[in-house]
Amino acid sequence: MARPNEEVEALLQEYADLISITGGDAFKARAYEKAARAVGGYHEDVSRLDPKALREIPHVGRSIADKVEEYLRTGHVAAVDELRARIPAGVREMTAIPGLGPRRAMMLFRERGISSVEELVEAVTAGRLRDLRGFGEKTEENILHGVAVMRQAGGRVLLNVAMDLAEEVVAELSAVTGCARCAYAGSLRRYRETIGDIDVLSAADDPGPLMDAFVNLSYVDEVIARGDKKTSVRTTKGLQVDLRVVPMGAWGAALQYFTGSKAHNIRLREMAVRAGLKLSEYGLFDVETGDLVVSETEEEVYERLGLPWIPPPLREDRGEVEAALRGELPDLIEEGDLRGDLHTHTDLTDGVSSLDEMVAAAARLGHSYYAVTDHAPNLFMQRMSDDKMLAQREAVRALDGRHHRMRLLHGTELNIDPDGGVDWPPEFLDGFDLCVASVHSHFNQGSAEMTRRLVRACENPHVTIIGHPTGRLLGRRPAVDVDLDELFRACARTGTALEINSFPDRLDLSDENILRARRHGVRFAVDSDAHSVVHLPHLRFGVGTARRGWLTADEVINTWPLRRLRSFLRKGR
DNA sequence: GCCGTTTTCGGCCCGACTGTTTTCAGTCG
Repeated sequence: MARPNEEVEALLQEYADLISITGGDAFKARAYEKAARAVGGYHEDVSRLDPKALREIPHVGRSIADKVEEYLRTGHVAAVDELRARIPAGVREMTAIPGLGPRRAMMLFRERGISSVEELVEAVTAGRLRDLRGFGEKTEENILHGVAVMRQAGGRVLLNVAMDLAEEVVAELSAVTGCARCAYAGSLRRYRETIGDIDVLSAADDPGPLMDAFVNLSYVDEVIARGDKKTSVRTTKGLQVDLRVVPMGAWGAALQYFTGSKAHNIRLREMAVRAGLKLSEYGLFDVETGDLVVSETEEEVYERLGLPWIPPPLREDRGEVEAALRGELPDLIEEGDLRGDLHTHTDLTDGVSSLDEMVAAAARLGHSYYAVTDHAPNLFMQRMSDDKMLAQREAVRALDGRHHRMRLLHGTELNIDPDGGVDWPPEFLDGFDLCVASVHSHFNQGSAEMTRRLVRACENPHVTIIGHPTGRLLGRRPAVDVDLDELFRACARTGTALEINSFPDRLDLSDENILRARRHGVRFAVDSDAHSVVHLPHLRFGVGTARRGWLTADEVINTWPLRRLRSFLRKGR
């Protein structure tokens, strides 16, 4: 299941929310928020820490350490339960609506008895909020729009959440006696950006022990269906997991079938029919004789249909079958191709790990170079200054090459202002090895303005990477309104790379936009945007997204040797 | 509730935007 750190993070964050909603001390709420983030990003498993070690986590003092200890020991925290009892869970859920915070959520509950997102939508529609102080026509509109954005996620979970769970299920089932193979399939294997339910496939002669082990996993809350071939459960977090058990001989056909996508499989079945064959999860069969042709490996199935094996991220019926037939499948980038990370933060701004910790952790991942790119001063809340940045640069230079000979680059994440300008004057920017530039404000500009703004940023000779180019947050904020083709043209023309931000709630650019951008000859950078050491491995999700966008290693600048990368970063200056 | 080149209480990220209001509260990054 989730790391204990994440569970504790969620608990502390919930307590912070409850304090805000009930009108408690704002600084106290903030203290819990800070502690939540620090625990979530802490490099050690909190469930293994004694009280003294717990208090060494930044922003965790006696009171919070006690609560964490209480939670780990009993699964509950009395103080949290007490507040939960006073506020319906739906009120807290309402604060997830963009633009609706704790104060007004509480007001809606007090004044109108509204205690769920559904009731809120009803009340808006019925005009019951009209005479409430602070609620006008525009607010109603924003609430409905916010709910729509939230619902677009449609009960799906982020890739990392699904991946953590799936890998744990696979690990536990693999250890069951008689389990010959076990793997996750479905949209997760294809690295879709959100996951509706998790498909796990096992091969065994006797499904019994596997099904038993499956329904008895500690995080299973409910068994939805139980059979010999398929069992479905719902976890305590509400995620559905399906386990299918097949005989070892059908492994390849089953893996192919359950990986999907549906559209891709339909294409394959059509090809089979034309060849006098029938494809199902049990194998590829001869229609006339009914004889099994192949089923043991995916490679055999594809080969018998006249195709090379197609990597799962391509299986969306977006031209991969045609490309395969022509022998023109791209040689997709792999995680091992990445030589470094070009967008990361430290606790100098909003990260929770120190420079030393981040650099050491990055070196352990095997990077040959690594860029530190903390926030620039126009993101005022980060309180960046010239002096702080220069002091960090010295610290970075001193660490350069000290961990596994990993080379360090000193950069920054600039803020693209509404006109397309950035934080510092050119003389100061000259001192950086690279500048990522991102939109952090004025997300609502019209398309013409936003396009001009981003194009101008590309034209800045110091800006080498556009960070999270559309600014979307999955389930929380839509992409900015920008003429993407215009932006992509500008990137190609100016030698500015587009980021593929690997953070699971961003994955920005998205696979579809990558496909579109690469047609313009754009270069990309797959970055973690890590704010903690635990975020550094998120790169796998960025690489998965890049693969869905058909990218080869050569199109991604951080697969390049440092020499070639540096030349690109100079941008002809 | 945490933190301290402040040892014990005062400060804690701060500026901008939005929608509502008529002087500002709430929300966001």
